[in-house]
Amino acid sequence: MLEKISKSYNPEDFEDKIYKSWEKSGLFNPDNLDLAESAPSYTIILPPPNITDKLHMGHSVMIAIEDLLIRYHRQKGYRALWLPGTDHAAIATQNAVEKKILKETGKTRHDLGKEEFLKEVWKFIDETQATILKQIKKMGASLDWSRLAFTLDEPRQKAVEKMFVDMYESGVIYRGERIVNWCPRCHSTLADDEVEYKEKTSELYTFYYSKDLPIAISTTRPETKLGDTAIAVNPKDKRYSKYLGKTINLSFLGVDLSLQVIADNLVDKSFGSGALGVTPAHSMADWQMAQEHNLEFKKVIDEDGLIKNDFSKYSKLSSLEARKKIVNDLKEAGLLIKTETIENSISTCYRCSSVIEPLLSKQWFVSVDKPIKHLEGKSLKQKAAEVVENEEIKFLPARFKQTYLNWVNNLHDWCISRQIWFGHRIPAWHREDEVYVGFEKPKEAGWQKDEDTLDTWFSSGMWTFSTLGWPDNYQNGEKKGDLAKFHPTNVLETGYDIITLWVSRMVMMSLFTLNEVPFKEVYLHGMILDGEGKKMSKSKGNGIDPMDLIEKYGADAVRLSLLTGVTPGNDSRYSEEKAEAKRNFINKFWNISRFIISSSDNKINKKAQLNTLADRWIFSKFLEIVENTNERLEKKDFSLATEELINFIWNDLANWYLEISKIEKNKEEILSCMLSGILRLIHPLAPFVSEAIWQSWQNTTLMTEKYPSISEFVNVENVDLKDFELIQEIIVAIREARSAHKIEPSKKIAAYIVVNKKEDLIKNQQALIKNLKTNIKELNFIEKKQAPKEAVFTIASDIEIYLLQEIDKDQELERLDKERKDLEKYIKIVKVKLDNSDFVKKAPEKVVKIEKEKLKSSTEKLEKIIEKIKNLK
RNA sequence: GGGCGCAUAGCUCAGUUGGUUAGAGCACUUCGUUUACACCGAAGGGGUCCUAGGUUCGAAUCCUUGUGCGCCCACCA
Repeated sequence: MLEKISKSYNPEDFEDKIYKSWEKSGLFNPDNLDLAESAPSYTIILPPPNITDKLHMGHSVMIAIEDLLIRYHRQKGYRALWLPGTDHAAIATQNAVEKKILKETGKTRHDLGKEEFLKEVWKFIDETQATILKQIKKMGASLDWSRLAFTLDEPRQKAVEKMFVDMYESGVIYRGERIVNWCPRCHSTLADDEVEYKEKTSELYTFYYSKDLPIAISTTRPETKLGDTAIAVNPKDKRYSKYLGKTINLSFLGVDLSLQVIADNLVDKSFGSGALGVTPAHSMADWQMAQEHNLEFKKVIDEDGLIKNDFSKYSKLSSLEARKKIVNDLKEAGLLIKTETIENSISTCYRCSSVIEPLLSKQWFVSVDKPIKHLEGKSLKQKAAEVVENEEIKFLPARFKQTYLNWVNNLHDWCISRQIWFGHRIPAWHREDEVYVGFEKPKEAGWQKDEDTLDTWFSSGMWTFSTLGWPDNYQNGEKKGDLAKFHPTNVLETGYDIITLWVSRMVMMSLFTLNEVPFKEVYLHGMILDGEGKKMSKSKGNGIDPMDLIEKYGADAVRLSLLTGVTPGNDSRYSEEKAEAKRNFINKFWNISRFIISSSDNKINKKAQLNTLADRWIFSKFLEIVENTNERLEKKDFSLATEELINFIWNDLANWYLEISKIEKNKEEILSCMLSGILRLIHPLAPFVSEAIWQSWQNTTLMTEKYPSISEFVNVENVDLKDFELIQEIIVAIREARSAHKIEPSKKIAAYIVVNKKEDLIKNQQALIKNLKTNIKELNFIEKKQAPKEAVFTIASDIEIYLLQEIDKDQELERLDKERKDLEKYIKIVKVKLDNSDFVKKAPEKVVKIEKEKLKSSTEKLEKIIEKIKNLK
């Protein structure tokens, strides 16, 4: 039995054991749930953590929320599927392994060679993947492990290839030469949103290309000027209008340049000299300008970050060396006009922080603008915007709808090829200039497989359906198996920082291939910041490790601490005290249960006899909280649902009703009835402790016990949901009692509810005082002399008043005086309100009536208090 | 440059469509208790709801403005 185990709840005694028993039951798998064929599905696909990750607070929030949703719906009788998986995170993983190998052996990946290196990666994955999965389990996540997926396992490879080929065949995927973000260290392209901008100071050089041309230009990157093919000026800039349209041939430090002078609105007259050297091959903006003006491209820097061969003395230099040398040469040639320091932002690689080199390169792209036949001729971009505009996909909080739409509407073609080794291989073959895209290598000789791999988001973009058996489960436009049962999924729950990177990709991929949305709702949680409001990060060392928290306070406490005091989409600061506070609650709850179970048999009572006022009061509160929790959870208002449930358990049930139950006897039925409800109610929020209590009480698993709803308790007698107010009842009862006993309000005595034994009363008076005192202030004082000898008397069949202690006269006067002042102030406010004819005319009748009643009862109260003060004096 | 968010008790934050005298946790003060629980209980102090206007019978809540933080996107030659 529970009470013999421990006076306080030790999570470590239960959590692992319980998790194993859940896994063993097989009930995380919806196929094993005892459900009617028609039971609706409820699906969440776990946003796959990177295999290299350790669990961090962001994951913990995600798991707490998703597990809550899944457990809630499972208990509600849904076919609840929460599908786990991990992400191969191509670049991140490759970098991690490179770092590791370099540290251990001093070798680079090139030393090892591709094959050896990839072996090392897979070895590494075997180790790290186990870690993150184990940690997810520690949180209590009820994920269906039988469906575990990995973005680079065999089924997903098959799916990715199919997707690529389909997209290629419908012309959405194409190969083209475009300017891309190139990371010289990762030796790969990056998507636009994988680039991070960092504020830095740079040298801005202003100089002439040559003495032959009196137009000066400004740049922070003189080395790229070797590849300039134009000079752009603002069309309104009169200084240069005479040059417009001309082509100027000159020698720039010994390198021949042919420069067209063009006009473009993008050029800022006031920046530098007002003229811009256009380098189409090494600048995003210049590339776009070059497209419009049909300019030539001239590559200067190669994939290693070195100056290419055709640039005389600068060839083979790194871009930085070339820059120094050019600046120096400009000085010597007297061409350099000035050097100034400016603040600008440098684009860097989001994975390794190297400076990005924009360069021209042949890559694979997903076109977002190409009309797609099977989507009514709409493009991916249009469709992705459409389904959010018409709310086929809803955002919570709603403001992120706009963020999403802004982003999608400004979307450019998505570069999906990466020049890293680890990742999905592109199903394409090359033979000289020919390209073939397909599953198998063409039979003729000479075809070489494309060396590139795919952007990691390409495979994670397919996550909602690649995990559900696509493409095998999709034939001739018909879904079957898991795909039919569980797609579209219900909710995508993730951080708002990932809307662009991931959410939009999933939407496009799912629309392209299934012509349906991947999820009906996007719930975005906020970021967890440290105590100072800063992002937690490894390098800053300010992170809190959820595993440490779990070890110290238990998984339930950690979960509750992450669910409360937060609102969706808003960041929140986290400090350990939050977990501590919730640990205290969990322990409280443990003891409440222990107390109730110890005094009840193992029966759960569905029907409770409500004998006394206290019974009716607590039960109505209980029903209120049942309804409230259901409502809150439906609205995904997790924070308030949790807080209010905790508040009910701690304040109403434990501090008030349990104290009464020690005096009034025969509460076993109602207590066990409520405990059964509360355990089921709180299980999605705090699964371990609730299951631990349940299993020491009942022989079933709580996980699949029905989630309580009010209708379950309608057969309980004596409960009228509209008649909850304890105060009213007590007041009536006590008024009757007062006249029956002829008790007058008097000087020095406080009176409180108690029942039967005096000893009990003394012990529990404190708890009782709070409630009566706050609720029926006017009845706090009774003439001591008029009380019966035992100092206990009945004022109603189920309430008795007991005279407790003498009150300090001065203190009491002070208190009463304050109360009087408060009341007077309040009455004044209400009077002003009621005197205001506008209020009476315009406010709803109900509100006016309430106000009038308030005024009346307050005035009565005030009179009584004044009388009391008189008597005391 | 464009967009978004936040500002409420000492701290961290709630506060649902405007409607009782604005709440919780932590911290603080005083007191109590040791067979459900000290990871406890009771009582208490603490707030011009950032500023200035407006709408309304009524504003923490809606609108406008200012200030201070924070974030995202674009540009950065």
